[in-house]
Amino acid sequence: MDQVLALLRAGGGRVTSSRRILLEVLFDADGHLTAEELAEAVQARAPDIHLSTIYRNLDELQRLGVVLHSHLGHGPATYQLAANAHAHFICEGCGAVVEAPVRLFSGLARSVKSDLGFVIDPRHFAILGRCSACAQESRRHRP
Amino acid sequence: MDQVLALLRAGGGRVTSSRRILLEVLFDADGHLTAEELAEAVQARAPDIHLSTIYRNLDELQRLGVVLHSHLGHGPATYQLAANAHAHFICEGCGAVVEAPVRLFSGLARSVKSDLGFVIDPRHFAILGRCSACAQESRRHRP
DNA sequence: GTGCTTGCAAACGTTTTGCAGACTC
DNA sequence: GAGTCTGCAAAACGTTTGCAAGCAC
Repeated sequence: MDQVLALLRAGGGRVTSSRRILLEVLFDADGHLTAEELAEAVQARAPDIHLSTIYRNLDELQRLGVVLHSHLGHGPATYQLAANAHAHFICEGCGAVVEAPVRLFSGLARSVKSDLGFVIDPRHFAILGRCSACAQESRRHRP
Repeated sequence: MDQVLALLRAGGGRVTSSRRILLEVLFDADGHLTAEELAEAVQARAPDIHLSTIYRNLDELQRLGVVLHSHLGHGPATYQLAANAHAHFICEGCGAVVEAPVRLFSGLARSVKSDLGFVIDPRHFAILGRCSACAQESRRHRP
């Protein structure tokens, strides 16, 4: 947290209360928060902080590599600390978000690298599919 | 193509010229077309067909399982015939779209299934990363 | 004091929707 | 003729931006 503030200052940025509070919220949260949810949490402590400020601060924190966002399914993006980053699977049946360690992707990463020369970043977009409950469900309907 | 029209009728739907033309465009295209691009191609043959009609028809064709859409990076969704579906990798450096056979995901699919019980569909969201050119580029900057 | 940050309102790009008329079957 | 489909305009949604005032340094 203090490291992040120092990083901000090092880049010519200022430490403002909106940034401090946003970082506190991010450190407390478990990831998967949308900009709107973050704004709500921040506004619980400082009601005048505007949603657009949240977006601008999230952008800045992403530029610094502190935060990253992922697209889980179709809705708004969710933001999380880069240090806590993981991959996401979203169930198209029930909308459940399943977290997965990036390690699961190492095999894919290797073959994509050798076949296509492409270096993947599995954290940015979720992979869709069906969770175990919904997969069984659809197997029952269409066996 | 005729199968699709029959499928439409079987579900109580009507075969209209906008649907016929949209399907022709989809069968001619190589995938990766946004709704706007599809509208443009359709309007080359029938200028009065509205973008919202394209969206509605694409929805219908998705409900029938004929078409699916993928989210490639941050821009608009792209649509393609389900039969031609493949996975996508998007370069965050230059925006290149790299197609990949779904087969590349079979290892990941297996371990995700056994670890998390989750059945993946890798066609719906693209995986971001860096293409070989851009990966080398950033290695040169920060080796 | 310099110049980065903020609130606000207004715009943006993509997609969805309500409605009255037009069409397929 | 019944009921689906269409064009249009307007709204919805998440996100970005221009501006003048406010704040950190």
